[in-house]
Amino acid sequence: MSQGARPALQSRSRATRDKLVASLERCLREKTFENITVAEIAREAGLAVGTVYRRFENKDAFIPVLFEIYRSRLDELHGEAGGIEVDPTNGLRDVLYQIAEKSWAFMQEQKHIIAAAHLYSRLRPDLIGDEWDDLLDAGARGYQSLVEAFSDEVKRDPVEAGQMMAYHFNTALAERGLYGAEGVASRMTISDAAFVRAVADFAYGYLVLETD
Amino acid sequence: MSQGARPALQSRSRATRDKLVASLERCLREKTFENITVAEIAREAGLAVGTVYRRFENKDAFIPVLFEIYRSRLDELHGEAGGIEVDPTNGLRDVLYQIAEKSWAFMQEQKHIIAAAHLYSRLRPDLIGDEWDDLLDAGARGYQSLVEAFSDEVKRDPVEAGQMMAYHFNTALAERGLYGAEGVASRMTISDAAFVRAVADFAYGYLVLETD
Amino acid sequence: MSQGARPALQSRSRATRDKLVASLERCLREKTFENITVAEIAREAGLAVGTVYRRFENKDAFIPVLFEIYRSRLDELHGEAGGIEVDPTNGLRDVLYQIAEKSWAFMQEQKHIIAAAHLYSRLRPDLIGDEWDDLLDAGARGYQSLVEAFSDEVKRDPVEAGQMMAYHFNTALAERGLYGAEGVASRMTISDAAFVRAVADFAYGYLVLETD
Amino acid sequence: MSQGARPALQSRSRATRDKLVASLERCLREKTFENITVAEIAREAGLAVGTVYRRFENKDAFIPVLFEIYRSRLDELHGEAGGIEVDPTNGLRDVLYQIAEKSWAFMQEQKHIIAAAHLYSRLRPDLIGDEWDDLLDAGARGYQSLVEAFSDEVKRDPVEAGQMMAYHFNTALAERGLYGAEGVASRMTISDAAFVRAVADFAYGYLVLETD
DNA sequence: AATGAATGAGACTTCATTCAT
DNA sequence: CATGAATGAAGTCTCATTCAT
Repeated sequence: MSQGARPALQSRSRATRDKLVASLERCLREKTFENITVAEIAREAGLAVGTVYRRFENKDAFIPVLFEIYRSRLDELHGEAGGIEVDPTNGLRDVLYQIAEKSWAFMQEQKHIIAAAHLYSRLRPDLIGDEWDDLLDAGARGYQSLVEAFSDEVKRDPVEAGQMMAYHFNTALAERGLYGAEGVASRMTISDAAFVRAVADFAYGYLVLETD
Repeated sequence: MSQGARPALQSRSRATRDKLVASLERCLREKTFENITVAEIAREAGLAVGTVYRRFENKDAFIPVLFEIYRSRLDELHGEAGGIEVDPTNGLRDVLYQIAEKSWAFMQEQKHIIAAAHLYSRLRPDLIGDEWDDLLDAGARGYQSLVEAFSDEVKRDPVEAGQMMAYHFNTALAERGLYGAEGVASRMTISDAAFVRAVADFAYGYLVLETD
Repeated sequence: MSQGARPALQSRSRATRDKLVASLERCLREKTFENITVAEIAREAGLAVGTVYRRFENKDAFIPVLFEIYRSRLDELHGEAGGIEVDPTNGLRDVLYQIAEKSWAFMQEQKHIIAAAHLYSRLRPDLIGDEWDDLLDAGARGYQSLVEAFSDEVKRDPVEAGQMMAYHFNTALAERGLYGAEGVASRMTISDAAFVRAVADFAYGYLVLETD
Repeated sequence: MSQGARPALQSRSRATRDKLVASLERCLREKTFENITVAEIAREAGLAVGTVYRRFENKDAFIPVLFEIYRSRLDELHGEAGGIEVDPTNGLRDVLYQIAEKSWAFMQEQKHIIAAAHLYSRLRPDLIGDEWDDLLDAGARGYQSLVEAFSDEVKRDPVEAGQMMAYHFNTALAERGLYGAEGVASRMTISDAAFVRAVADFAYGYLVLETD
């Protein structure tokens, strides 16, 4: 197994590809990519195994699709502005709450796809391409703009702060959001709401506190 | 494949089991548990396949071993006190730095075993047992004590704070520490040292800032 | 897969068929018929897979085409006379040299097609038809005429001699000519020229020596 | 599919290997190697598919076995002397008859294995190794000795003659012997006996006739 | 007539697990 | 107890052939 999705220019091909992508997404709700067989993807899509291989060179060629789906979902979240839309009226702390809450909601909805993307960015980094990098860069830039919009309050270098914020919201929300009961968060007793607020507060404190 | 390691009371059996555990750990440095075959574990241990099945009911029975190893490594880090040993002389912020740095160093050393434990706590939560829960609880309790030791500075409920701190140091350090170049941290430009400090600052801000 | 090429009476069809035959010949230069896919034949011909099946009932229907090509190439070698043209001035031995040399040169040029014809005459004798028999008979008759033209020197029954000569030139030249480095000839150290001469000498000796 | 038979040192392994080799030989009587499936080899040997792969890395690893079998059969023909045993009493021509006849008989008996060896020496020369070269060299040396034993009659350089004789007996007898009804010999009307004699006569004439 | 997407049987291979020695 | 040969279910992938457009 290695690289390579096949071009699908014709409309029927395109439809087939879409069916397969949708099928994969459905399958991912129930099991890990590793545990999904090509035959299952085909069956769930209402197609034959051979048809899968006409669109995707091999099973691994589906991995980049995970990121493709993730990306398109994220684009919906971000809207035209290119970042999560927030109301700045009540200041930085409130903006961070809004971001944390929206991100949290998004994560809950797209759990299975985000989890798969995270997992395979680690398991098969070779198969991902620039999509992932672009996603991460865009995220960091988004936070950087935010930080710059509140430059009077923020005591950090905007570039570093942008990266750290992106990193923090990603990792902090992802662990509990994606793996909740199973992962590191499994023994936490505080509510989702309090948790999300706390996550935002970590970020706020980091931004506004004087550095040594 | 399902559960169940077999008791190994006799000394020869014990030695066999130890060989297998060590073998597994060595194998994990090179590949994922999923991609390690029982035959490989046996070969690396200098034993026959059949012998493996005398000690472990099936391949899955090795998964709890991951946590067992993790636990024993962690015990070394914590020492007798039951928590990371720190010098409180220079105040809370400095204590957090010390913790972040020691945890970071530990993570670097035990990368492969921690990564495997994290991965399988998600992939096969059914196979873990209490070991994991105990680990997490102990962690949270440790941070809670710390917080209580600085109760004058800290503005948070100690229980919640203990849990959030444990969660934060775990997730924030793990992502970059374990998956660095592949994961969410892959596009960060700041140095390890600055990163570790920033992680501690997130925690400090969270603890000392007035809640709304 | 079984038999049957479809009639192609119309001119467009004829053109399609010719394209496919040429395509097959090109493909054969690079791989065995077994390893050539119908899709490759189509692509190389600039046609769609379905179009192939309009002209050829199935993949096997291409096998007789091998012989068709072989036949047409042979016709070019033989010219109008129906046999290889030789200059009889210098006697039988020299004539045999000329034949060996021309046959050898021909074989070198048409290697891939002759090799395929030989291979499939063995692998799928059921799919060949009379073409092959006609070819062989014509060959034997040609050599018989030659033998008769030198009846004073030749000590053999002309019919037997014709068959044996055809057989000998075919097999002796083919092995080294077609499979050179891989086959039975792979360890021979003598030059092509000496080899071809030796092959002719085998024939000469057979013809002129008194039978017991 | 590529190289690699696995070592089989233990007696049970050895027995398994032998079963598989015997099974392959039986299968080869009915179809080409390409058309024999691994499952068939296993079934015919009374073993499971997986067992095949414990002894042979992949299907291709069976190809060298063809030569191994061929070689062992040939050793039986040659006996201790290292060459076909003949009675020199009646001179060179008679010796050649004896050789032709014994070789012919051998070929008839071992048809399927020799045919497979010939076929795969061409189709997959990469998979053969030195066995084949050794076989060919030994053959040429054997004929060279023979030629030298009759040096008064023979007009050829012994090395060249050895090679040409080996080549001639191989190719001339193989074509009719192995592929008789299907190949180039299919239209011959002379009897086997006459044919074999003629083949010997080709060799005799070549050896004793004055070169130009 | 041509097209090329879709089909699905069947081939190869892996590997967790069993069991005779 | 240890061994490692044997097992066979299950997965990936290929490709000749069909058929709707």
